[in-house]
Amino acid sequence: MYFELVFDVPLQQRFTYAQDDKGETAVGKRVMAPFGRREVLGYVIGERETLPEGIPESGLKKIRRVVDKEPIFGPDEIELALWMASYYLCGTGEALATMIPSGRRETSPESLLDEEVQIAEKPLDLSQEQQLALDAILVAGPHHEPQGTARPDMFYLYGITGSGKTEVFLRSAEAMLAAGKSVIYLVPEIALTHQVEEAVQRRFGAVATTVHSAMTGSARLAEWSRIRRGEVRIVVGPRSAVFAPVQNLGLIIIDEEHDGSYKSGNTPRYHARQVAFKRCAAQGARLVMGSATPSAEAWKLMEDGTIKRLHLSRRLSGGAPPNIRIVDLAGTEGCLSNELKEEIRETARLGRQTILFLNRRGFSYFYHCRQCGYELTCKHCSVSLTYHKQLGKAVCHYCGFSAVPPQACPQCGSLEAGFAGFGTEMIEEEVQRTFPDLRIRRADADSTAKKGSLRETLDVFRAGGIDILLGTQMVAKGLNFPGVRLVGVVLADTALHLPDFRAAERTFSLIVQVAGRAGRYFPDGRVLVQTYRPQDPAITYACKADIEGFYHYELAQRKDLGFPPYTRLIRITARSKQAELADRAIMRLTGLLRRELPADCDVLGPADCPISIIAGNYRRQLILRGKAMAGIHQAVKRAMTAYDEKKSSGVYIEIDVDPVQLL
DNA sequence: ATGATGCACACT
DNA sequence: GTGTGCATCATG
Repeated sequence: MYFELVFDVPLQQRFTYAQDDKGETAVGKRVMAPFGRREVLGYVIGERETLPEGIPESGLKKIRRVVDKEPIFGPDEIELALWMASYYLCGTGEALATMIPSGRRETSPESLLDEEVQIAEKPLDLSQEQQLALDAILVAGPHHEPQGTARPDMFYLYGITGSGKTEVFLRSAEAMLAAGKSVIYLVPEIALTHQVEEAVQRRFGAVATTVHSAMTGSARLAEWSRIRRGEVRIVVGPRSAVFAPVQNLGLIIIDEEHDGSYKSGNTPRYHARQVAFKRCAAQGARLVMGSATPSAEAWKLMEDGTIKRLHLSRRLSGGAPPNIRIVDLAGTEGCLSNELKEEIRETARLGRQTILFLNRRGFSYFYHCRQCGYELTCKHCSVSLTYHKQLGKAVCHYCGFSAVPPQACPQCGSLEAGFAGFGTEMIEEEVQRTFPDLRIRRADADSTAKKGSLRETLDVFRAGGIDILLGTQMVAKGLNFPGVRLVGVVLADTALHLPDFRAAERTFSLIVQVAGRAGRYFPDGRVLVQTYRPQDPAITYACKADIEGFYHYELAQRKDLGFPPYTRLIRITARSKQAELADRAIMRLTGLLRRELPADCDVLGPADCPISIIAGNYRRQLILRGKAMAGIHQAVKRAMTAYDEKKSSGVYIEIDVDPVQLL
């Protein structure tokens, strides 16, 4: 009997080994085996009676040592890893190492914020809408499922903050547990985890667990084993929890489905939603997602009827949605409009507090006109052009198109046009200068480098020791400050200028989420949204709270421009210490890909990456686009094989299937 | 990924 | 004639 191993290397290959001396080797265990010139950890994913072609008995090596007493992964995990390797174009061992704890650990930015999700210890009474949603999810009972069907049953709880999604999630979970099934409850990396975790623990007790990244390798492995043995039947956690080896999976919940943290930033660059879909299909489980601002992908699937939409339209506690005002920044000196200044003053006069949302710190300088708001965009891709100082040109990071930025605004002729963007520091300075008598604090990733300082800032704020809190999106999630009267979004269109076709979706989502939370806690308060693009649909739909209108518009847009969900993308980046090497590699790849690409597919680029140099590495990218994944997938596989046969060293190629951030 | 190997040019 | 550096190769 021989065993097939895979290792945590970017190879799809499996390697055949002979049994260890003690005869403890078995499929599903980790072993130490000589691989190349060293001894490394391998995963046993199969056994066989005969040697593969071309491998003589003498060329065979023996497994040295078996690490696990009992198998720690089974056929389901192996199947999933094989799928991940082929879908995300990574090594099988890399996929397994990502799934199993203590392998390559995913380090996530530690969050210090608590989400203000309110969860009752005991089941709450459901509203009629909630009850209907729950019934739909549980219809036909959680038993007889069509195993291995191509499509799992999928549902989407679509509803504003405070409409009671969490309670429906918990009830669904409860029903599954009662039917002897297991549940995975995914939450975004930031914020939410802790509260949901506690609630689930309280509600379901010892049968529940959380897999957080703070756990050490061995603790996580122990937890993993408990889950595998069926001692734990509901698992709460961030994206990696989608791999939890629960017995008899009945349901996967994805809370805040639109959240970007469900997509992994390193190889394999999987999306938890996609993996969840795959697992549910393989095991006949249900998939329930929820958000007030679904991803465009999810929305389209709802429109198609692939995902069943369950609308929670009412806020349980009642209360009017907040009053949102759009403020046109055109002609404003600096970054605070008169309206916003006045509201801040008024708020301070009333002894209340203000929160100002800043854009993420801007590397992004976009060309726009201060007079009329005109903006320079790529005529092929309709994304903003980014200014390149060295070149003195505005460049598109999708297709490489570049233009010399005009001196005067092409639309109105004003000379008040050029590249600009607000930096955090700039805003802080201006706020400080305008309101010297008010107490101002910043709470963002930069000023929070010191551990616990965000926590402290927020405590002080809550206690009323700060008048104006300046924060990034990280603060958006935790708006439960009773003293707040005013929320200002300093520049709502920041994301709109990022060279990304998802810009509108992000902008929309941010405003709706901010407004939703604002309304929940201070119905008497106001929300001011400053923008250079008061007419931009992403902003107007958000401020009108016309969710459906936005998706209708945005999907039409995506269809026109040929972006997801109407097409599928694969992004390939080449990075190298030497610019020419990266250039040459990406050019060669482009050539190879063009040859392999079916007719209904195209290549965008190659172009410099939006951040073209990181840590001394020059980065070039190209984006493959196709009607279906199969075509571009196949092309990449073939092109990479050809590329690898004559690859240049010093160049690293990275493949991102279904990229979310095109940065 | 990573360590081994082979070939280029350099230097005691 | 040996030494340092990097491209190339194979991993059972």
